[in-house]
Amino acid sequence: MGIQGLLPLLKSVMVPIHIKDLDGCCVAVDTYSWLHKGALSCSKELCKGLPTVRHIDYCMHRVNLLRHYGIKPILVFDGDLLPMKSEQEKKRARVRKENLARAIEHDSNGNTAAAYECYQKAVDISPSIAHELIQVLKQENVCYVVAPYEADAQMTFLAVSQQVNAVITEDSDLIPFGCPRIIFKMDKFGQGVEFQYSRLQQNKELSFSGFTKQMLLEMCILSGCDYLQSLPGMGLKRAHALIKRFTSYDKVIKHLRYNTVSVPPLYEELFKKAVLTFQHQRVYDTLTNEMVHLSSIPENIGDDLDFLGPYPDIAKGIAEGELDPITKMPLMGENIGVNRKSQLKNVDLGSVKKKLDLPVQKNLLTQYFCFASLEAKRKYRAPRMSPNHSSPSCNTSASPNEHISAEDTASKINCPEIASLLQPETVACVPLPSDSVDTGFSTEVLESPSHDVEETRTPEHTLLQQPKHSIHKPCQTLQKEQECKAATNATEDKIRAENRKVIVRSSYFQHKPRNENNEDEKQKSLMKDNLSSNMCENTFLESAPFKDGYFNGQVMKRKDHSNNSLQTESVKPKKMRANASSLENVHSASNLRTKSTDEKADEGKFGSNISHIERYSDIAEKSMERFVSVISSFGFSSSGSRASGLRAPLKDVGNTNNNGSFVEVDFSQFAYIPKNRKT
DNA sequence: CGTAGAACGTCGC
DNA sequence: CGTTCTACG
Repeated sequence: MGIQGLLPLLKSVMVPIHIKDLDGCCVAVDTYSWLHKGALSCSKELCKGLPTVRHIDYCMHRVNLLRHYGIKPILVFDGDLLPMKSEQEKKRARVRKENLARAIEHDSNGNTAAAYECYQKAVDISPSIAHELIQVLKQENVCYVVAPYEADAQMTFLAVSQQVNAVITEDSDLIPFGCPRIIFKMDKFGQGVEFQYSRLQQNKELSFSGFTKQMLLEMCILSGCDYLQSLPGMGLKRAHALIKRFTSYDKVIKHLRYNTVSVPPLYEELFKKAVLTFQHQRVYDTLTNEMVHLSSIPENIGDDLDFLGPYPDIAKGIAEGELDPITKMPLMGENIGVNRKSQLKNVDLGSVKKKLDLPVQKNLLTQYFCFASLEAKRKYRAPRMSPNHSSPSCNTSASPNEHISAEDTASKINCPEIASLLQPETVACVPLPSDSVDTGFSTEVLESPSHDVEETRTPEHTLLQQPKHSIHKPCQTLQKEQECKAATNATEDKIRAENRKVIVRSSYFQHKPRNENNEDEKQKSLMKDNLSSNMCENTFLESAPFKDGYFNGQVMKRKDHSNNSLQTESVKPKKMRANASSLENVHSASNLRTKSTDEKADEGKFGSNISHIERYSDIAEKSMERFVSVISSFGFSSSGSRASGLRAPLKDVGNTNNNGSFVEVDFSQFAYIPKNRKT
């Protein structure tokens, strides 16, 4: 559930970002959301225990997308359920069960469409599914870690302890957790919106001036979170107002009681537990192979801390995916007879033999792997073929083709090169993970209301900005160092272009024969050009104006011409009026009003009004033809790119800009009525 | 105006 | 999980 309605209220500090801006960085990935999305396309198979690898493929595609852009991903998996959340989880399980029953009923009635919908609602990302992915990740030398409890806390730990520069997730919970840098809504092109904790005080919808992290956290809990239902009638706005006025939850509750608002007697106690759960949840420290608290426990806290997650002495086994995080039973190898994984593997084995006539494999995993790549190669076209590229992004010590033992896995999780990246000078001002996972839940003020974000930063925020110095890959060029920090800095994009790195291609898809045909090659080079050059550097004319818009962060607006007919050909802006631009306006992204290709598909993602205009896919719209071929050459579905164009928002299109400086564009010719919208 | 709840989409064929 | 729409106070 996350924090309901939090993200929409923070949209003014959400900045569009393409992951290429994270070149050389290390990111933690909320694997659940990827697995879940990937599972939608094969939910029936998963529910029925039939063999499928589409969800795995989906995740691997995204892993490869990250690696393609020189980003090192650490995939984080959910672990055991927290006691506080078990109630909610039971509910969800029940809903899933109901949907499964409904699906089977629809299926027997021949109503496959309805059945599929129900199957989708019934999919559960079980540990065994996660384990399937982990097997592939091992094979691919992709870093991963299974959180002892919530992936959110684990990812926050990784971010706060500077092991990653950013977190990719869909879950707004990362914000109350205090994660310094989050990328939401990353799509299959690598485009998403970035949240940085340090920008929070610039938010427009709600003013967070004078807010501490503690206050923000309490506000979130007060408005209702996974650990504590909100009081009736309490939402984000009221919680914000109350916290702003009283600065702490106990005073808020006193005030509420004084004003004859009925507050359950246990509420205060539960609230305290919720706060502590956010602050001190148990996570796995990959550097010491120990379970630690997200931030260290103050001494004056009670002794019964089991709600933070009981302490299992098998943390390592769980983190490495060898043990089921819930049942704590081994998940290893081929001798699992109970879950569908073994069925899957057996079936796959058959398929592989049939399709490939492969020699006898050493283990089932290898065969699974071949099967997967067979599947994948039909869909996936790597940007550029490099015959023999082992990924530089992760383990440099182990050969990709070697079977990875448990011991290797440990080092893989630890990602030793990261530790070595903590340069002495940084360490001096950046606390080490083990003792200093200070998520800053102190009374420190978030930031002064003034706008000079870069200069007047509290030490903590400086800390959060440090990765630019502390984390980079040794094997990569110097400029990359700057790139991390420059994620929001437009001017540095130029540097990046000269800096295109070798495309990392996972061996997951490398079984595909090279250069299947000329067309492929053409498309690939086209794609390379477009993606690497055109789309970034805007070498083609149509998008040139948009480049400025994008990189200067100007707000573009388009008039409402929803009655205009669909026109995806010859897309060129009729009129453009540019105003004075400044980087400040990056934060005015709240009034973005353009929908783009695929944005229709992504529409559910993020309100109707953020960031669409600045997306690369918008640029693509200006040269739809090329983009479509680009995308298809990437192996991503291009369906919809053409069919769905821009859609004029039906409402909320007025001149609602907060400041006058924006680029106004008449996009009337892009007007598009989405195909699947009924009247 | 803000909250609560229902409906619907997520992917990809 | 999110967003969007709607009803209700």
